[in-house]
Amino acid sequence: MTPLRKDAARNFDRIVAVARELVDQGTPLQLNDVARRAGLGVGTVYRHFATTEALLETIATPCLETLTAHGHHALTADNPWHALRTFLERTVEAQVTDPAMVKVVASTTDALPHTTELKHQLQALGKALFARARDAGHVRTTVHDGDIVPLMCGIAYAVHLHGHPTHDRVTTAHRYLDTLLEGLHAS
Amino acid sequence: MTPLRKDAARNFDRIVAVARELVDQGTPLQLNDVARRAGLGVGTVYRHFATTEALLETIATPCLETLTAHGHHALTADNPWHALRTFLERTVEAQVTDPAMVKVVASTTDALPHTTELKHQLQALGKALFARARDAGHVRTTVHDGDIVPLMCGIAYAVHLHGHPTHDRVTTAHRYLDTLLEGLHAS
DNA sequence: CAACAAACGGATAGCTCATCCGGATGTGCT
DNA sequence: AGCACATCCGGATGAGCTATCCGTTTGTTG
Repeated sequence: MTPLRKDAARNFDRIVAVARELVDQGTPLQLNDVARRAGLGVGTVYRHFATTEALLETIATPCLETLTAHGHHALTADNPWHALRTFLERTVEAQVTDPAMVKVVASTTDALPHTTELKHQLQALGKALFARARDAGHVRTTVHDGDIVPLMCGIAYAVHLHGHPTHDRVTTAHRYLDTLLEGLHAS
Repeated sequence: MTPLRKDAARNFDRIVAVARELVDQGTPLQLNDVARRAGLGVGTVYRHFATTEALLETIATPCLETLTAHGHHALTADNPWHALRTFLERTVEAQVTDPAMVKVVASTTDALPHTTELKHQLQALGKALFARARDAGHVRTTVHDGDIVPLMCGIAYAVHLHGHPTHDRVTTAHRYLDTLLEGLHAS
């Protein structure tokens, strides 16, 4: 794949910057709108991102990468239960803090192959960390390993229903997660 | 308010029937679409239901009423913990079974006053049943009473992410709820 | 400084939502 | 029954958004 032309790269960055701003302030992402705000033609935006979702995924990628990196690291940690716990904490924090993460992690339609790969990794990490904690006898066996990621999304969703400012959301998310973990933990 | 004219009542029922069917089979609710399928003009539909949400709320009302009725009944039950538990079970079951319930209970925008009232009742019932269980010493005190309904919505949401058929969804929902309740329950 | 590929821009077609009002229809009164 | 009025119907229509297409402009390479 030949490198991008200079102007194309500049426009790409502009689009991402504008989109990041819009997402952060909760404005719904509309490609025509992004184009106008970035001072670009609609065609330009659509060439870089075939769909709103593709743009959203690009926005969320850095955060997703950080999260999966942490997950891989957690796999080698000493205490399996603690490793699972912090991984889940990071996961909900990310979703509650960044509106893009919620939509990307929850969405089933895949726009960008790279992001899809990351999502699968995240799912796999959830399963693996869970399995490790379970095999160490730290976890109730009624729960399935595939339940982990959906449950995190559920918590994030529940927090968003409250509609409070970011900081409160993190607190609430921790409270929800703590309750769930208490139920998860082998007594 | 004067009673509806005979034709108006008939059309109202047709619209509701068509909408119910669409919602049940997962088709997105679109008023123009409903009009076409009901063999009515668009204007007719819009006169009865100013917005998609209003129609959705009408669809969900019976289920909501059943749920709040059960909640009121549970308030007088012997065992506060058991009362809370079954109320929450009914709540998630309703949301997982009926697509309309999810959207209505979760939505913050209020279209119909009656439904809004019911939603507030549901919220209040969650709080009251929780408080009763807590005062009886059955519940960990880290959880807030306002967390109850959002958490139920979160579970319903998590279940829907799995995308499985109705019966499996109920099973999954129970598993999630059990885990959460385990964490809620005073040890 | 060509000459070519790559990228741009915005007019525009397609689609859904929601409104508006001339015409049709049910209802009550005589 | 027949009339008059309020109520209700229907669909043409405009506004708003998405996404495409292609003539024009710009960067790059030798």
